[in-house]
Amino acid sequence: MDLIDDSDKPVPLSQRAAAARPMPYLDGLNAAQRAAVEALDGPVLLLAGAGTGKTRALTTRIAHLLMLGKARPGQILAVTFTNKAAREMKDRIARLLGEVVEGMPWLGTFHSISVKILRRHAELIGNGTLHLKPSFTILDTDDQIRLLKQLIAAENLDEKRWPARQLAGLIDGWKNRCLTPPNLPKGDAASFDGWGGRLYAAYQERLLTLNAVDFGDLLMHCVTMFQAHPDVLKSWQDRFRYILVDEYQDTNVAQYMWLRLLAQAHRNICCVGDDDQSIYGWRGAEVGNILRFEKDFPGAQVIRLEQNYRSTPQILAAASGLIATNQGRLGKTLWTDAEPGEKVRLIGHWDSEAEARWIGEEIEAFHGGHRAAIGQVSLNDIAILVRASHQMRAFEDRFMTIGLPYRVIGGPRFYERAEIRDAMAYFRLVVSPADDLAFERIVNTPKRGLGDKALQTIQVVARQNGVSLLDGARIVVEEGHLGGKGLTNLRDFVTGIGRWHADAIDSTVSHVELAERLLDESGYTAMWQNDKSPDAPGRLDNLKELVKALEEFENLQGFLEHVALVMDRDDGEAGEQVSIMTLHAAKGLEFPLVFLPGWEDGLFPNQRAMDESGTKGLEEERRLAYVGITRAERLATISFAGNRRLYGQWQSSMPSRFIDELPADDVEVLTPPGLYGGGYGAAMAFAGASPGDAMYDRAAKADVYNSPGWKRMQARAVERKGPVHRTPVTINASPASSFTVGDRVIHPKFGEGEVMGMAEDTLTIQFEAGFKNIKAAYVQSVGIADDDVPF
DNA sequence: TACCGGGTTGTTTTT
DNA sequence: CAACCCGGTA
Repeated sequence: MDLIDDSDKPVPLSQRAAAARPMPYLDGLNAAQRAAVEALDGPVLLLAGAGTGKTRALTTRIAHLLMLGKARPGQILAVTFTNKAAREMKDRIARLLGEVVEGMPWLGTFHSISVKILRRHAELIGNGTLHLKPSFTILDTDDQIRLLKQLIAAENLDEKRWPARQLAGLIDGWKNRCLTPPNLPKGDAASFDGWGGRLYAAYQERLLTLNAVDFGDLLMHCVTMFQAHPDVLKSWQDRFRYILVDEYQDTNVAQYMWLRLLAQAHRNICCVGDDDQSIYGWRGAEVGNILRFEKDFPGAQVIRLEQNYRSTPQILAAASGLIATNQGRLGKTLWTDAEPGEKVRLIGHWDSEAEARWIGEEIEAFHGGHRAAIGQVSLNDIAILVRASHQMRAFEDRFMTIGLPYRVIGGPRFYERAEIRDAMAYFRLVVSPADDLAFERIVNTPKRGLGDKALQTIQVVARQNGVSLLDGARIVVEEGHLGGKGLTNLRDFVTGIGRWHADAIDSTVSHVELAERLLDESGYTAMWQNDKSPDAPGRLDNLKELVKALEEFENLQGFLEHVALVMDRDDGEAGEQVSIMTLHAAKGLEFPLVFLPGWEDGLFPNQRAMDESGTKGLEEERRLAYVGITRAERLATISFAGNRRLYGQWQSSMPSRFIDELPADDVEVLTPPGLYGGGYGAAMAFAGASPGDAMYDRAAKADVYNSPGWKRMQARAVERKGPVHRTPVTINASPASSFTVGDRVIHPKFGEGEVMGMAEDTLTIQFEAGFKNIKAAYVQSVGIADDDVPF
């Protein structure tokens, strides 16, 4: 742990000598990258466009610092936003230096580094009477909400009118801006119907009594502590001789203050960012931070990385054309000398299911090597990037049925699952018996016959005696405040926790063994074993995985710490899989083939983003689109669906306005499979309207499609010569020719209908629900056995 | 106290 | 169309 305390020891000879050695890691850098690596002293702003070798520059810079002996690993502060990024940087530095350097103790996320700092000064955080102890726990969102609910209830407020979630959001926002309750502006304090400031203060106090902090506190406490204790600040300033910041465009006010405090003495700070990839404004990130860097650090060197090594010229051009619409950019001109590749592909679909089907087929074709221009592609090289996580479902469903292996990245997280959180609560309580939140979570899990009434009794007794809930429970047991089965069970529970706690302190008992015994003897494992719901086995597996994860840690405390901060699971490499993730999760990643579905106005750009933040919101959405396109190395495919299910209701929408903004020369418009040959009907179907739809009527009557984008779409579709798209490899395709107009057919979802028209392999059918365009393969003549309908 | 059923509610993105 | 929360009942 204390690698850092060697900071004032002299730099070892081996490293000094290194300065004289050749520095092979500098080879192959372009001029700008090299400048970024060698400008070690003083403030540097590195504007690094997508795919320009930003991480390489950053890691090489660190390697250079070490090799020149300018700093020891413990004297370099390197901050990232995600654990993934931190891990990658560590790996790459190790590779550059041939593993000669022990880990970098201060390379990590803002949050993980803040925890390390706070643990050393916990006692400085407080309100005069209460203060933190170094063993403070870190609450996750769930705990936070539960706590706020209690506080809201304590004020006798109706939870319906004052939702805890909303308050949590407000508090988060304040902490992002480093506003403590006393510093809260009047307007903010009056939010939440006037209760905001008061509840915030109550919440902060409650956290202190619980010896707990939430995520926002990690940053805010650091900053306030630095401000209140210049001597402490000084010691950290002295320690960190060089500061590097990744993804600087995503820093919020609190992080900005944090950095400025630490950097202001020596000003050896290097911030790397790309204003065009700022996509976290909604959680408080301030693009302004990057825009005003030069003002904050006068004399800063600004270095631009503009040569892109990732994507084809077409992909780059499409992305650049799109982002050019944004105002107020710092401005970069990305270029590449890569060979021309494929144009960005654009395709519209009838609905989200058709979109998922088509993408599934495309992926199979690429994977099978059936695309000459691209060649055979591993599934690992393919990603589907969506705007909102609910879009993932259509793909999961589809891929499940066709047996296409996929992995969801950043989906429901491992550590957020109920069984894991329960188990963790057991660990927490055993490690720190005063953890009341953990106690509340698990006293009655598994069921011990301890309901609201019992819990209330315990709370009252605990409060009267000024002790933790666990101790309160102990008193309740001793004094027999409770009757019957509940009492016996509570006694067992309390003595059990006591016993396990003793084991946790006893260093001769392995923590892994303790964890296993804990889950067994408490009856928690049994609870799931007796559960006959379909997901119970999976939960047991998760518990096993959890225990296995314990092995990599010294003790339970260490593990709990890790989990609180590293909420991501390192997904096991399980063969070839297509990746599905949100655009946000995709930042920093790259894939040869990228699918970008759901480009519809309202979904992307997201309606709420526009409603809440207007032009700013729209521009952030556009940056998100930019991030999406620039993830692709060889081929990007954008798609939209005319109809999508929202809240269980089908809803039609227009193609995204971003589609209009793509430079036409770099885009190839594909005709969706199975539509009419062309003309009016095709155009309608292309936009997702069909006879009977309100949209269709509107279009027929007026000029709904008079938007520039729509016109261009039509123009492009007509320009195209012949079908660009191959016939999809539909299973069991029954030719449309086997039907005639007037046939009665049956569809698995829409039921029975009548064929009203046909084109190629698509039928227009009148169902009860209205007219639909359906591929012939998906319907059956009425009366025919439906055993080969591909559903 | 536990369980069941109905009504309500919500979906942007996350350390 | 979920999932979740609440209230009523066994």
